[in-house]
Amino acid sequence: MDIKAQLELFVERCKEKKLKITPQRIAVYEVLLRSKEHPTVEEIYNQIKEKYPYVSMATVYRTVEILENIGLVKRVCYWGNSTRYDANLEEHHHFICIKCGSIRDVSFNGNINIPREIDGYTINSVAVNMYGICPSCKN
Amino acid sequence: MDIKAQLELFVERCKEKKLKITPQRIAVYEVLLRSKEHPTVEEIYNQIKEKYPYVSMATVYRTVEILENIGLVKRVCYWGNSTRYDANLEEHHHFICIKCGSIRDVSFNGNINIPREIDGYTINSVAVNMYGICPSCKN
DNA sequence: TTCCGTGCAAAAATTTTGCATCATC
DNA sequence: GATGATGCAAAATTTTTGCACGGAA
Repeated sequence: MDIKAQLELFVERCKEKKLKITPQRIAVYEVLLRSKEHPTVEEIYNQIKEKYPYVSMATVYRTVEILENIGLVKRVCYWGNSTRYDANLEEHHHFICIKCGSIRDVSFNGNINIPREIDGYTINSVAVNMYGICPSCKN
Repeated sequence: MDIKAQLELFVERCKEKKLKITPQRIAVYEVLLRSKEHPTVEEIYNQIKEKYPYVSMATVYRTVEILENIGLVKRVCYWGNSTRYDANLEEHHHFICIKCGSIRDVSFNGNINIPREIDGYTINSVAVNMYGICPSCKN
C-alpha cells in the first residue's frame, strides 16, 4: 500500500471513530509512514518540528496513542528504554543490532510455525525479534 | 538449574569481573530468579523492601544493569512502557495479554524455523512475543 | 587499608494532564 | 455553533547521577 492510500485509510478511520483530521495528526502519521527506523516520540517530534514548528510534544504523544488505538501503528519494543512506533502493518519481524541499536525489517519466506492457541490463550499477533550484529558493526 | 546453582554462578561471574558480592545484589538477583512475572524495577524494589527496607531504588537500577551486562538477566519489552527483567536464560518465549498485560512463558515443542543469518546479519538470539487474550480476560 | 558499592537527595529525562484557546466538522 | 484537538505549562513518573559514607575484599 502506498502512502497516499494509507493516508486515505487514516481519514476513513478517523471519520468512523468521529476523530477530527488535523494537520498535526496527518504530520505524525506521515512521519511514521515514511520512516523505516521505527522512531521514538521524540524523533517524530523532531522531524515534524522542521516543517511545523508550532507542533507540541504533547500532541505527538496524544497522536501516537490514537493511531495505536485505531490500529494504524504498532507500538514496538526492542532495545533500551524507548518506546517506538511502526506504521508498517504487513506481517513482518525485526532484526535489532545489539551493538548500535539499529533496526531492520525482516520478512520470512517460510512461515513461522506458531499455533493460534496455547493453553486457552488466543494469539492475535506474533512479533519475532532477532538480536545480533549488523554488517556494519562486524568490523 | 536451581536457584542455589544460579546464585553460585552469580558469585563466580562477579569474581571474574571483580564485582563485589553484596547483600543488595544477591537480593535483586534472587527476586528475579524466584519470579516468573518478569518484574519491573519498581516491582523488584517493592519485593526487596519487605525483607531489606534500607535498599534504595537507585541500587536496584544499578544492579539490574550489572546483571544484564554480565549476562545473567535479560531485559525484555512487551507492552506498555515498562522495562522488565527476566532471569530465565533458557530458550523460551512469551505470551502477553493485551488486555491485562500479564506475561506467561511459552516453550515450543516444535522449533521455530528461523535462520541464523540474514543478509549479513548474524543472529544471536530470537525472542518471540505472542500477543493476545489470556483465559481470565476472555470472560 | 583500599576501593567499590550504597543510600540519599537532587537532577535529568520521559510522559501525562488541566485548561483556555483554536480549528474542524 | 458545537465539539473535540491543540499548545502551553505544570505535574507526575521514571531513570540517572554526584557525593560522602560504609562495607567487602
